[in-house]
Amino acid sequence: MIIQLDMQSELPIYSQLVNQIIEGIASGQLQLGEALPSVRNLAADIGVNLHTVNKAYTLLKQDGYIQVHRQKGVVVNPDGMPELTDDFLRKQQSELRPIIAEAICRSMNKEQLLAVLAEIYDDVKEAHSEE
Amino acid sequence: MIIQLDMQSELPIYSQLVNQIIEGIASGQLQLGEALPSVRNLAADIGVNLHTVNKAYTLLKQDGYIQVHRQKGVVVNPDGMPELTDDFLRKQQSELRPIIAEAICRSMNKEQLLAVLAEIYDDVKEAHSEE
Amino acid sequence: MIIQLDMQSELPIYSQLVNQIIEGIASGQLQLGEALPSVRNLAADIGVNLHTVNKAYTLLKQDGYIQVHRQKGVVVNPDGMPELTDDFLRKQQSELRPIIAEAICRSMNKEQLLAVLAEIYDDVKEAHSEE
Amino acid sequence: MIIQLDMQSELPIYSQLVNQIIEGIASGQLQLGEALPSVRNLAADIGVNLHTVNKAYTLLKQDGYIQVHRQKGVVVNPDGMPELTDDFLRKQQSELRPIIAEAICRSMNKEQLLAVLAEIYDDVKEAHSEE
DNA sequence: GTGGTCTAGACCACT
DNA sequence: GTGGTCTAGACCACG
Repeated sequence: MIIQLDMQSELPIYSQLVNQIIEGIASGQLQLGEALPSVRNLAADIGVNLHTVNKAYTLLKQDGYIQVHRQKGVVVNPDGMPELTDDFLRKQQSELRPIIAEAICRSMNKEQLLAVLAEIYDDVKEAHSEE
Repeated sequence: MIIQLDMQSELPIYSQLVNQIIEGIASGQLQLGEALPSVRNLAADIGVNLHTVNKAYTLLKQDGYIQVHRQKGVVVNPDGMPELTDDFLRKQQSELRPIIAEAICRSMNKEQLLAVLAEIYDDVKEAHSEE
Repeated sequence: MIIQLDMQSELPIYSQLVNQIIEGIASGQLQLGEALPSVRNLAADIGVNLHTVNKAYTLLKQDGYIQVHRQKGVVVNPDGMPELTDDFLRKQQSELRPIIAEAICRSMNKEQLLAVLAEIYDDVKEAHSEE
Repeated sequence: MIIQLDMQSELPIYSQLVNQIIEGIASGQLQLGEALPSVRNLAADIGVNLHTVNKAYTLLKQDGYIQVHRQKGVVVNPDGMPELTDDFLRKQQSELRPIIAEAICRSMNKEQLLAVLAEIYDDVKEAHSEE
């Protein structure tokens, strides 16, 4: 999987990493149980600090997206993805709300907004067929 | 308009302020041309430093949401809201993409996601009738 | 002469007033010795504070552009305009320098820049024929 | 590069800083991609508060003159300078217009004015050969 | 060590 | 009384 980082982004690199790996799983490019590069290798590949990759993996592990075994390495959680908890839905809403408010101010109607979301949804889901 | 801040949030206070004011405009609680509290008044009201409020106002001004009249105060831009630019749509997509990927991982299908978005959209838009 | 003020501009209103009156003189719309509105009248006409007009007139008087007589009112200096002093040239250069540096960064060559300046020069000078 | 500040100037310190850095780029003293001093170092060097330097850097970043790499520091934008947009030209004209009108009042003719501008242009451009 | 954020308190220009 | 600017000093996230 190709990792694309924007060093100028306001988003921390470790967050970008987390997002890209989650998107990789969502798209099917990364299968359940599939091995991820070691902290050391990934850091070398994308040219960032060890700590940065480590932080990304730690966060992904905390949320249940991946498992980190001592010597065996890092794998996408073979037992499946984290649940659709209330906590997650609350966090999702608090993230979506400002985006939607901004869109309303700029005169997007509900249909336009739903269309944008549907398009991204399909784009993320269908990415694995391009790989 | 009531401003709710979460001092524990990872989101900077000035960002929370920006979001709340944009939501206030989106909901109709703040009308075009309506005066906003002065930097010092708002800072005192919500218990933060005036520079923090100032930064929020500056960002809102840059994006065209508000106008800062010299020595008279701050008003919601009476000439209307900023345009639906390509830049904005790009930013919007880059913000939505990780949220959607995460939702896919947690087994939300497209319909559920669209429903969540539609609900928030209505909630934001109808807030003014509660005021 | 029509005064155009931009209440959202970063430039203070009194500065805008000064600029507009100087441009009026430069264009010939205001002749040497010609009467200007009283502080009170001008303030009422353009809807600004008395102090603001007063400050503009005071600055123009200090630089020798206008004369203010106690009861007779304000006139464009009938004895001619202020001299082309070294002080003025120094000030002019310090104002032009950052504008030119910015233009160079954005790849304007000398000819383009001279053309822009010549065009504005003609525009200011010929404004009186349209009036 | 040597930064010269006039603490008595009406121009804010952060604006002077912005101007000097832009002139440094225009003159070639600062190359594309070249590192600028850290906020704290520059602040200490020129004896101002770090927030003042920060504001200058933020403005330069917004206009695309520099890039701020997360936790690595500040560099002159290696991807080139901002475009020659219509907005920029409009701003440029509104800045030049009062300067030109004042010059006309003081009896500068077009040739004199063009000569002054040409001289400053060359002066800015050739500064790098003195360095 | 870097920039980002926040606080506290001051002075000034403008209206 | 308003926003704009500046200082001084602090803590944090990031890498």
